[in-house]
Amino acid sequence: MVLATVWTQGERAGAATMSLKAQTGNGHRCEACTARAVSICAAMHDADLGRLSSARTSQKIEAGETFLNEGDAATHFLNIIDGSVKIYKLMPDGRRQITGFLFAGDLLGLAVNDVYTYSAEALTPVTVCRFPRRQLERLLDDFPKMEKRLLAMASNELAAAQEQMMLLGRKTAHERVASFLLMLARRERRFGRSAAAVDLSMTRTDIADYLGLTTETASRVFTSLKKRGWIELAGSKVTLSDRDALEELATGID
Amino acid sequence: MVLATVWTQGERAGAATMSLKAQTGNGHRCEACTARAVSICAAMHDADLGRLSSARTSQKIEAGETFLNEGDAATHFLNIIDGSVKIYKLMPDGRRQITGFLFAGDLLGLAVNDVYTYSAEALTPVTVCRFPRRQLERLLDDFPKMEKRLLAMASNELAAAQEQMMLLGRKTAHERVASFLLMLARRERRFGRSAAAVDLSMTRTDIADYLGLTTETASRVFTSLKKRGWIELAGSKVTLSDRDALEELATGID
DNA sequence: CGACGGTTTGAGTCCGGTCAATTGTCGTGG
DNA sequence: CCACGACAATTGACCGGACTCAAACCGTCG
Repeated sequence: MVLATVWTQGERAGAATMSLKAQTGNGHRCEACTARAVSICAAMHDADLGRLSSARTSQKIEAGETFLNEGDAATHFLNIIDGSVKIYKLMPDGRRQITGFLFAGDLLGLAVNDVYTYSAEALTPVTVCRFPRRQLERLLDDFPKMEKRLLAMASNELAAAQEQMMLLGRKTAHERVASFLLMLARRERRFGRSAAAVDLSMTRTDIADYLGLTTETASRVFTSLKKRGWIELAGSKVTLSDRDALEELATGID
Repeated sequence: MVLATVWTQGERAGAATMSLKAQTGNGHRCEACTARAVSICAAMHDADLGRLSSARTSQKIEAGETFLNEGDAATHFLNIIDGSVKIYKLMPDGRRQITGFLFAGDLLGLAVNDVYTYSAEALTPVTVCRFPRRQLERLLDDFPKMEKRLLAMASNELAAAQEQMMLLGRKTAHERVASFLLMLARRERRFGRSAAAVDLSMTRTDIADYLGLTTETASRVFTSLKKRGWIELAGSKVTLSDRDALEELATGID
């Protein structure tokens, strides 16, 4: 049974977050939840009237730590409060595919048959809220709007996943890197930060594993783009000097 | 805002379909809806009490016809009653990535910002139910269980999409084809049909566009697998003679 | 400083793509 | 019934972009 469906009501992450906030009121907050990392975590407070709060635990995770393993029993789901995370799948011989980078406000814990379908590792020090999955189910029963919200998010994810399939299946190494940089820039902009310089908190190996390339190829492409004057590299920051050129490259307009 | 979350309560497509049926009762049916192609379409009947039925139209689509275009205004969503469909994305220069094959019972109409994110073309003659998206929204308000169902489907889709990313990003041509054949076999089994011989209703080009390969490579791999005695090709039917070997190949246990 | 992890760069190889020709499979109409 | 055309599938020869293996180059931190 395939769901290639569902729709999203033209939402932007920021706007949706706002509406959820409005819906759930502005009551007390989890002290771990910042204004930016909201959604479920914030909704939880007003929803459960303290009933669930005992079960919800905030947790610190250090950089490099794997805090979720593909195949493990999926007991909890997590809301990232702060920091960045990579989620990935492994093959027996060690080949790795990173299926996404997650940041503050993102949720994780996707499971099928009560088993996590991917592993998660902290890129930076991370703070998360952990919820027992069973309790989320109850919460969703009480708050259908929240379920709508999750459905909308899932739809967006699905669309993004299909975009990534296009990238992995059909784009060249140069096109992949350009697409990746623009994706990061768009994310920056969505959070109100200047899209001029984006932060590459992940390593070249991580980027490669996300784009279906090798570290060496990823590196070569970066220097190639630098030589063309389309990007500038300074430490972990990248400046998109010629966004138009990158856009053309990413979309395949040679 | 990323949703790598949500969960699915260990559902199988068949079982879930059943439960939805039970929930919505066994009242009157859309004459276009067969027992197999249910979910939304069936639910619609008991849900709207005739209120929406005027807007729902069943439609025949002939093989090869493109009935949904990426970028078009997303006014409707569709439930496939019968036949098979491919959904795909195109690049300006014509490169194509098929992001999924859909069959009876599947839904489509995923949109972001009120625009379809992919195109859809019929592989065989297809019958669909068309619903205005606005009315589905209303329906979901009345039937939160249905929303749960959609969320579960979306989660499954998300997991499948990540599996596909692994395939596209990291697997060899042989591994991709083996994975594809096993996926088809699993689908057959899920619908109660014998998993011995699976039907390849799609062309080599379609398969290649789904697996991120060229037609030639796909063809070569098929003959290679045939020579090893792992599969047998007869018309549009493939027999998986050595499922274990295929399984090892697909998972990367060389 | 030297050690260590990440990054860059180089040289050579190979898997899968490209181009091209052939074979196979229908459906159609004389 | 067969000839024909159209299109899908196969096969072959060759090529090239990305991978592999390897070395050098950083920046950071003890």
